[in-house]
Amino acid sequence: MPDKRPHRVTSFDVAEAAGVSQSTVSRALAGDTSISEPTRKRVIEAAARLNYQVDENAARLRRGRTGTLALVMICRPGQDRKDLNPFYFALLGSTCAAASARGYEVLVAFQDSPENFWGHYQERRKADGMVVIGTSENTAAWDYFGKLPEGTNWVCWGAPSEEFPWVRSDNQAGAMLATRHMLVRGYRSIVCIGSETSPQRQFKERFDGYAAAMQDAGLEPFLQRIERGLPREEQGRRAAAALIESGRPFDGIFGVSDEIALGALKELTSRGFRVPEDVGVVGFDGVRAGAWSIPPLTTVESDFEVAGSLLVDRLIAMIGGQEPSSRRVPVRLVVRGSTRA
Amino acid sequence: MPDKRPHRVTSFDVAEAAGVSQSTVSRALAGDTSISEPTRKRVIEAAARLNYQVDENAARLRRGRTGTLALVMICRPGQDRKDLNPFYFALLGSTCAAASARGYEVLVAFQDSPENFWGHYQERRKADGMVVIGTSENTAAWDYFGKLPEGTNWVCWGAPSEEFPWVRSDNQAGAMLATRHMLVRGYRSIVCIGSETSPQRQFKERFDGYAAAMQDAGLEPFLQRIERGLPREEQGRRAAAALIESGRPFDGIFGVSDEIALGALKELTSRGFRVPEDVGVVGFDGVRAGAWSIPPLTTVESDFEVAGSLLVDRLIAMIGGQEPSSRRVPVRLVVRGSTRA
DNA sequence: TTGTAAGCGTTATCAG
DNA sequence: CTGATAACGCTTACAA
Repeated sequence: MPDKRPHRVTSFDVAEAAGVSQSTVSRALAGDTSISEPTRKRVIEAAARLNYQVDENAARLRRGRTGTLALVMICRPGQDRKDLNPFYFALLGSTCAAASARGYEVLVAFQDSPENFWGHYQERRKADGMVVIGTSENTAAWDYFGKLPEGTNWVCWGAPSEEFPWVRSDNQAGAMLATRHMLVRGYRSIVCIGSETSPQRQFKERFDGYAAAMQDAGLEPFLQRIERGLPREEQGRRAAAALIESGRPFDGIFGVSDEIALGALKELTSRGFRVPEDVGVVGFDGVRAGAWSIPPLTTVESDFEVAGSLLVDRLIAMIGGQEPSSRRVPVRLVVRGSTRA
Repeated sequence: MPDKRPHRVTSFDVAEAAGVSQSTVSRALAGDTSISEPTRKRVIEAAARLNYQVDENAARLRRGRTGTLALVMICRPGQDRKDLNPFYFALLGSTCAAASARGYEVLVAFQDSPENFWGHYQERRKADGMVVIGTSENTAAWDYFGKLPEGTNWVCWGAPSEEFPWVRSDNQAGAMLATRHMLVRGYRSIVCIGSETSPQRQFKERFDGYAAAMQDAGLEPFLQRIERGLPREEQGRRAAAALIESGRPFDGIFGVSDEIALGALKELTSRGFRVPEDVGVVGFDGVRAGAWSIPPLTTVESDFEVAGSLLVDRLIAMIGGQEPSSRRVPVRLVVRGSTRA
């Protein structure tokens, strides 16, 4: 069956050049300990000389494992990819890095709607498992991934359901950190802008953390709800406007995401409130834009490097049938200019 | 040779279930036109019933092509991945999307230093070609990729050398756009903050575009050089400070990157200059943070979706031995508040 | 239009 | 410690 294809250096060629059998080449290069050092050396030299590289497809076909993890990024349907929350991109990067550190490659796919939802990486032997990262807003996507066959190895970030194999920030601890920081700096009437019903589980967890910290301090928590379906910044802006117009006294705002907090910040300053003197503002996420706002936004930041590692570790543990590791990513407070000293 | 592995549904099983030969299954599923519709239907149904999925490794081994593109992101050594220019992340996303639209998968790797530089995707049959995206600052990386063997299919973004198979923004046109915009808005003494010697080729091209537009208007271009090795924002800030202290009169600043422009903007406002009334400021890149500065930054934005498509198209053309397509990505002016109406 | 059979380039088992 | 040799599961040339 003489297919016409470009010649390729195979382990057979190396075997010939090194004067050994082809299986010895395979073993020598794979680091099998049963090969004597002199032989291994000869093989390695021959391989280098011929510029030989293993054909991964053949190796995988034979081995049955791929050494690859799939990474599915779920976007909002039709969304401009530039408007994806930058944290997700950072997470993508740290996940790739963590996978690489553990000897895995990463196959990346962006998916946004039913036409392109696809998660059969294992069945196709394209990957040994899957990391799914996405906003909980895309409910169709989570429906899809929630129904993948038994035996699918996967972990996710941003899942709306407790049933999923999630990893997420320690949202409650972060929100308590943020709220206590404001209390220490002398703010008392602190309002939370957010939601307890959003599919974004973390919004609820952040509200809970805020509420707990308020109650610990003997203060009444208050939630100013965002409107659904708007861009986050606009949600923050409108919620702040509504709060102001409601006449409710307040001197602090905890936004459940940076973009919401930035929207609120903009509304406040445009209405003549002085931040941080009259009102303190704190966000959550640590997006880049927060460092550029005026004043720069005090916020709570997840350690996205740890997040990537945790996702990968859990997934690899699942693939190997081992006990999974932690699923909560630590957070830290980043104090900037939107809360007074 | 009965290896112990979990059972797998193969095309043979489907063949049996559908009452046809195994090669018919392959052809039917691959959409071969020689298969009759009734047969195809039987096969597809059997496949669905058995939950069959092709083993990509076997398919690739046989075909010799992988249907995969590698995407190497070059970072600064040891750099926090969050501080990667967001444009690169957007480009990563649009490249994945473009590849996917053309039937390719994308294998992503982040590389930052000689220990992990690796570009032998073709030899290992992991991919048919490679997109390399990175800052020209990492010269070690470009040295490495420039020396890959003859026959390597690759394209790149951010290359410092004209010899490389680059795709880049139409920097000169963009800079002319920015400069003419300032001229039209009545600014006259426009200074460019940047460099003509940086390994970042685009900085030179942007300066050239600026200079050309100034000369067209009968004005003298002037370059305020940035100091090497600092973060971009700091470079912009210091250059602006130096410019002010030099006593040279100016009423406009064109920064060769948004981060440089934002640094300059901060320095100006902190010294009491009013932007855009006293001084106009324009950047280049369209980073997210520019929309949040006060005033928001007028800038030139590359169409990163087109950029991703161009990279992928060129690469696929190279793989197929065809005539390559365009290598310049169009840009557009985004007018915001840092230039007067 | 379909079946038969030859590989693709490895890894893993079994003998020696 | 090393060499034969049998898979791995598919695609494709060739024959019918």
